[in-house]
Amino acid sequence: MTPERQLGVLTSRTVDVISPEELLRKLKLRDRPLRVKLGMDPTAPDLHLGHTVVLHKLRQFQELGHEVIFLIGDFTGMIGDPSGRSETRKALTWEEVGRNAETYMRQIFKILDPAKTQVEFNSKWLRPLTGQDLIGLASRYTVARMLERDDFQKRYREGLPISIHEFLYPLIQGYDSVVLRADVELGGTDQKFNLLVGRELQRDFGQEPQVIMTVPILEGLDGVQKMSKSLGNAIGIEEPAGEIYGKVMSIPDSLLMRYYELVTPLAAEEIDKIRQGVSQGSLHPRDAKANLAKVLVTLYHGADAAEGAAAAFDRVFRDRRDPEDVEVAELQIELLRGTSGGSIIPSLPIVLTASGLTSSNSEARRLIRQGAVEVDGKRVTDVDYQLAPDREPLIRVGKRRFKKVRFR
RNA sequence: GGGGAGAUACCCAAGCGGCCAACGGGGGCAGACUGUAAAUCUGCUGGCGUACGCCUUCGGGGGUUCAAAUCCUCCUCUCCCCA
Repeated sequence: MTPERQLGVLTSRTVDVISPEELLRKLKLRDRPLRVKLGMDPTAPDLHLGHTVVLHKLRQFQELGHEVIFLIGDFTGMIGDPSGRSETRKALTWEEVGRNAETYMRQIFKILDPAKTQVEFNSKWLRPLTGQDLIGLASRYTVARMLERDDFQKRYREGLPISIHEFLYPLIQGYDSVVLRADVELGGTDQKFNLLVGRELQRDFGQEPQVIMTVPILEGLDGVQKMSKSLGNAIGIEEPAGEIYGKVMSIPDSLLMRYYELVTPLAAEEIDKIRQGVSQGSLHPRDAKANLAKVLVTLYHGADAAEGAAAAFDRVFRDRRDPEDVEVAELQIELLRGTSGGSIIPSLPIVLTASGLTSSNSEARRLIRQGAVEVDGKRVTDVDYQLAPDREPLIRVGKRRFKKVRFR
């Protein structure tokens, strides 16, 4: 592919490219593949769709023959990247970081080509740094420049705390680029500042500065906030097929095409076709979403799992029938507290909590009163409702929580 | 180093001796309506108990009081101004 065509593919669906001219020049002049860096701090145990936006972009680089360096920030993870945060991020322990790094390795190769990926850990060169080295690095940047960064500026203005070590983070990330001699570095838009620091430092160290590219931050299930596990709006790529399918079905329509573009490997033409179908009314948004769900489940669990998830979903939510594979909670009847009135008949709230459908008896009672609980397809609003111990009732809480209860 | 302000439930934020499990908003959950979409309306949102009730919670420890989120004291943390 010509450098010009490559440039077109690579810069699509990005936010910033600094700069396209430099990228084109690098694509042209080099007789070797570009070294494309992506750093990720192993701060959370699992990756979610939000993380995959940039991975898909990396995949494109790989397909064009470039070399990807996946940098696991096992050292920086302990500092905690303050990017995009309104408060100091808590630092992780060495053990946590190590554990998370392992799961990352497994998960990124659902998207990246292992043969064209070089994995590095930045503790390799960061741990040996001496205090003197660090001070030397710190001397290359000023406080005023550091405060240019949005989130620092905001916190500074609002009187929120900024710890000194947070200033070190961008420097160290930039230093990684120097060590790795990166030609290009990718990141989410919230990484822009850090990526730019990498450019500066490379120049300072006499290297040709890296091109930086940022990709959009993916919104989570709520459609507004960025996808993040701690906000509870994430779709983890290792979640069960049914979970992924269901969660995708629950995203707001406004996010539909964005998800297609950012987190599927589909070609641009194919996505355009779907977009047109939806906007012209020939494709119902629901069906477009179901297709999206299938594509994603296929990517992470395979085609069979996707078919299964779609069938199970339709059965319960379209045809309104009982789910087929319901988890069974076995409860030992003597162990259920509060079996009322001297009898051993278990009352509903106790069973809900014991089976894990609710987290407390109070919550169970609340939900029952609100009409959220069904036993064998019949709504139960009586808090004192008692279950017949010789049956195996199918209990539903809210829209999506099901369990079959077996008494022993 | 000196002076001032502050820390309340998931978040913001009221309360400043009993009527406080703690106003209000956001978020979340649930119900109605739907396409597990959006918008809208309604309810709920510490735990245990059928309930009058009980227990734990207002940065942490100690104290005053019949009674403390509210008063005193020490500690921890944060911000602002001056140096």
